[in-house]
Amino acid sequence: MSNSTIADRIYDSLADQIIRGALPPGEKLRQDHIAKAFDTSHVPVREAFLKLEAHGLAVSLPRRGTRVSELDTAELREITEMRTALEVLALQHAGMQMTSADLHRAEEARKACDAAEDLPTWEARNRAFHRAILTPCHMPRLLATIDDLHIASARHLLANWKSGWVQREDRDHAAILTLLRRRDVTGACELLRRHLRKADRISLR
Amino acid sequence: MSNSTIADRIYDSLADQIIRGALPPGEKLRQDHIAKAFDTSHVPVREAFLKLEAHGLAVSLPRRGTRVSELDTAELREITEMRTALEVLALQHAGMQMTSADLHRAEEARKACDAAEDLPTWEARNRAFHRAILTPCHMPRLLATIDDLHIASARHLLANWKSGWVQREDRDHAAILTLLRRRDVTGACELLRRHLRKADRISLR
DNA sequence: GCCATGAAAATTATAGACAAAATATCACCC
DNA sequence: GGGTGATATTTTGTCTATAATTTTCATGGC
Repeated sequence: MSNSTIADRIYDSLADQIIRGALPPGEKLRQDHIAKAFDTSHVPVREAFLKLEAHGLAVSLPRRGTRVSELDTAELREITEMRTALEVLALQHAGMQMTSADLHRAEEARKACDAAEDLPTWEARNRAFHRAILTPCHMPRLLATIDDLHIASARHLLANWKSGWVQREDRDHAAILTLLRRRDVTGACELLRRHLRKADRISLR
Repeated sequence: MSNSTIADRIYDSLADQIIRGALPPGEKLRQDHIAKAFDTSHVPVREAFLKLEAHGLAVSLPRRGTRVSELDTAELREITEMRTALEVLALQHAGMQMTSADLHRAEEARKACDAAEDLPTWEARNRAFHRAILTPCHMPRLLATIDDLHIASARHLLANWKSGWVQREDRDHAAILTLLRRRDVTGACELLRRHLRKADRISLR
């Protein structure tokens, strides 16, 4: 049953709530309250907090508690630039090593993303698509860093989206896959770069 | 006195030992033993382990303990590519915003680095120089990620260095500063890129 | 009214005990 | 001698209690 630890389950739950915005930026996280909610002691809660901090979802000061990290536009710009630099790097490597099975999985992820019917679902599947085209780079540290940046992007997107969301086909995703199938890695990287710049602007408005 | 927590002090000490190689890759870290060494209970030790993991200095499996993370050449290549991508990004921003005070601090860091008389000292001051030229970018998340990559690089360097170390002036560092003083940010970035490629090769031999 | 002051309440950090799981030890068998 | 399984030991993860610190809030002086 529990092949993972209580602290991990608490982390998963809190991370999800922070990403969705159920726990808003700046919210104070109190050990005992959360411990009660999960029916545990506060020790695993502390460990979950440390993991939140490690992934950039919370900040803490010694003896003064931890709170959900803030979202400001300066940070979003920073995150987008880091994403661009690192996703392009990952795609340079992934593009060369990609198998047809990898391409097939990416195509499935692309279709699932286009089929999403609301913003939160689209967001998760968009993340999954990006991960699908980058995973074949086989650079675990790079992928882990990109994952954290994706999570941060997701928070900004879900928090700032104002206008209504409409289902639509993402032409960039399709074009990137077409280029990758042709082994035009340079072209795919260039398009990914433009795609991310666009995504940045979208999530600011 | 203690404006930080016991877990932090344990983390600092363990991180230092791992970077220096006193705790070798793969070494098992046992909570109780380390707790006894620091004369505390094992709870803060667990928290220190989580921080080590967050910075890539240790890996852990539930119920099976945590150990010092391994160093392989594939990881070094990955780290160097990430460093290159992110340090160049940071320097693009830092170069434009750099004040004369920033340039002065960087020059001091450069001189201190050149004056180092042994490899560990040089390594720490080299890191300080790189940080000095990048800090003015004012992108905290980017800088934190680069710090972790620097630490990983340092471990590889200190672990793999075979031949004797000789004090010498780093011409790249001086040239980067010259370009920055002239506000030739593009040139400085290009030189930094070559400098990091070089550093990679050095630490592999 | 507003700021300082201090007691009360809440919260964080650590210690020590314990149960559960993993690891090591060792007798036994083939 | 080398594998096997039962038992002992170690180690991890969690809980409860407590000390230390911060926060809250009421009181009194100006």
